[in-house]
Amino acid sequence: MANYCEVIFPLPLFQTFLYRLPEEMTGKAWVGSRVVAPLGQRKLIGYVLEIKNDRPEPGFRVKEIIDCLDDKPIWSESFIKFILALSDFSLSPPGLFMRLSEPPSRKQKLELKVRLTEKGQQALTSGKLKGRKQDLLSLLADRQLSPLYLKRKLGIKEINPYLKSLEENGFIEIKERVWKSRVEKNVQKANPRQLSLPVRPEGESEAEKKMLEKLVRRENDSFLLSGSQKKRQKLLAKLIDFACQDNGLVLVLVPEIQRLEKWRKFSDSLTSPHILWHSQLTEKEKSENWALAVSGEVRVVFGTRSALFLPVEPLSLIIIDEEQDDLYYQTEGPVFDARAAAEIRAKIDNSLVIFSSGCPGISRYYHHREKGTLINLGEEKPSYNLSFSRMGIGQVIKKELKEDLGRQLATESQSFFFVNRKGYAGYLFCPSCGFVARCQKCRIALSLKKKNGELTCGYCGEISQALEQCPVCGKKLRPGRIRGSQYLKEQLSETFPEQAVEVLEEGLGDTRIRQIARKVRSGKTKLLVGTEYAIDHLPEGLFSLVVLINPENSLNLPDFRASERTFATIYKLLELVKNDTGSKVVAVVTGPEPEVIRQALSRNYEIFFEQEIDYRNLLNYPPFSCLVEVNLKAGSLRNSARRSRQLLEKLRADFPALEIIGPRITRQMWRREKKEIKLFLRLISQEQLAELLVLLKEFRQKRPSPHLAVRIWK
DNA sequence: AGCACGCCGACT
DNA sequence: GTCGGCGTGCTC
Repeated sequence: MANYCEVIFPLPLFQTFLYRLPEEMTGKAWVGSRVVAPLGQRKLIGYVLEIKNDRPEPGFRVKEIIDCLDDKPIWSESFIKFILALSDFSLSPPGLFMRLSEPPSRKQKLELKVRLTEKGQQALTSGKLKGRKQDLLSLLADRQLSPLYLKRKLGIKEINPYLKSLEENGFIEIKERVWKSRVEKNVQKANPRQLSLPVRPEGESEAEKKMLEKLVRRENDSFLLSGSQKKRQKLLAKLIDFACQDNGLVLVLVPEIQRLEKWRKFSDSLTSPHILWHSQLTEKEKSENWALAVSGEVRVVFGTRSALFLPVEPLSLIIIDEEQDDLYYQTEGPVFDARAAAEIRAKIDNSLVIFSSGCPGISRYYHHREKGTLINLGEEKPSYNLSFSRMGIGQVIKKELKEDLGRQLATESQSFFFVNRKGYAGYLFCPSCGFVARCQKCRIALSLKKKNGELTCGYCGEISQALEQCPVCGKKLRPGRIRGSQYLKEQLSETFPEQAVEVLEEGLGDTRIRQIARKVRSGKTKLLVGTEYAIDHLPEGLFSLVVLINPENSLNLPDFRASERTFATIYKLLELVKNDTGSKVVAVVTGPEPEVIRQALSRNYEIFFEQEIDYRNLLNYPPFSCLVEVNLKAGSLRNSARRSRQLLEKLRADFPALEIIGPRITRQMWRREKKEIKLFLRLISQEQLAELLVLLKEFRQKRPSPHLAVRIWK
């Protein structure tokens, strides 16, 4: 009786492949273990999803498995179920998720080395070969090299046809070997001892009682926790403690590595074994933590979205901190939303998901309120002093705040200036015809460096000399001002020449960012300018003055979530303010101060929510309709465009009444190699969504390599 | 994804 | 002529 198995590969494919297990390997391959198998001309590492004994009668030749790599399964059946369900929901290939989930210490690769044969040696010395083939052989004269190195060295787009023909002629030899790092130590499965009976925490509100009930009974559900950070963390600590004592495994997710700091104090005080899991751990830390996690000893994992792929025993509790953060949506590699993934995993493991945020997403807040699973712990009244200013920024600094700042600089106090425009100082425009100097390639306004009169493109980095006259009407060009971080820095430096002003924003490089963060922490830097990016990299409660420069700007972004996002940014920003009555928050606005800004500054989520939900209702946005965001990405704009046309055709044929918004080219496409096209589909009913997802899935599976990702807003 | 196969323009 | 770039279809 032969044995067969279904294998999936870490490729952008949705199908599995059937293989025969050679006799000596029957009983050595497991569901959830890895094998080496031939696929086309290649040999690849694949993951066994199913083992079956029935004799298949397929219309193709069944090949044999070459090797088994694991002596026990890595993934449990329920974990595989999770991966498949996630793939189904996100339309990303399951094999790519499996790859994210491979053990770090045993990351195995098939490595190729190219070597010259004797015949090749002769051919090289005889000099019969010409051109690139000769070049290739001479590179190999005294050493073995990898195909990738050869490809780069020779500057050829496709190296394999070369190698194939040379190998056929017998000039070279291609050797492969599996990289097997040290044999995995057999980690003892720890059987955690229950020290005492878990003390069941008491709930206060109805929803809180319901949540605790579910946790005790280990039932699946999801809850939303809102209110002040302090109150939320206190309740969460209680829950984690309970789950640990009850032998459960807890996963605490944060949107970004920096945010783990917020849990530091708690994790340090935790008596149960716990680990960190994120992409910036060293290889050593990764393998150590992995071993600990799968051993069953660990009770709590603190990590970023990648921690969801640790193949650990059933989770009893998943906490999603700062649930509104967009970083939970992964756009690179297999696309997925960690929040949705957590819910999928929780359903399979029968665990509880708790979303936590001071400013939750509007839709989530709405749905949980309707469902009765909202736990609002209440906001604490901020103690800082809030004011608005309608002067220009220069004026604000030089007049309104000068005295304040001067006084602060004399003490230990620090100030933070928040801008939502990145680094560039100004642009060049024609006052009479409105011409703006733009980058030829990117069509984005070039930024003008004041010092040397150079124009640079903020996206592609191209530098050119500033023009004197307008190329359209010949009038003299004038510099215009975008009140960006650099402009602000100049203004501050002019007013306080003896003070060092630092700018913290995206794209400075890790070392520079750490350096600035250190200077700020130590109190050396008293005046700091920063964008949204800076917020995550600064400690809480540090600044006694925070100035927001035109925070209303981001309300005008072409996004139905513009208000929600602006609110969340300001909310997060305010965590940097020192909590004492002497602290000041000043918002510089150009027009009348918008309500959203006022509510965000006074941390009034509920009032903001009520207004926002009315607006969503009026304009038929989520949660009152369902928006499906579709992203298409191919190697070139032409290809993306063709793909989008195909999709539109299919959509119009199958869903004639569907409202299609777009397609449009995304902003990022100007700087990325891959060209991206985005469109939105508005749906009214849930049934329609299911049907649409089936269509999109089919569309994607038929041609899986051009990227297609969906994001559902409902 | 990567590989074969087939088509097509452009060079030794 | 054939080399190499590119689109299409397939991989158990």
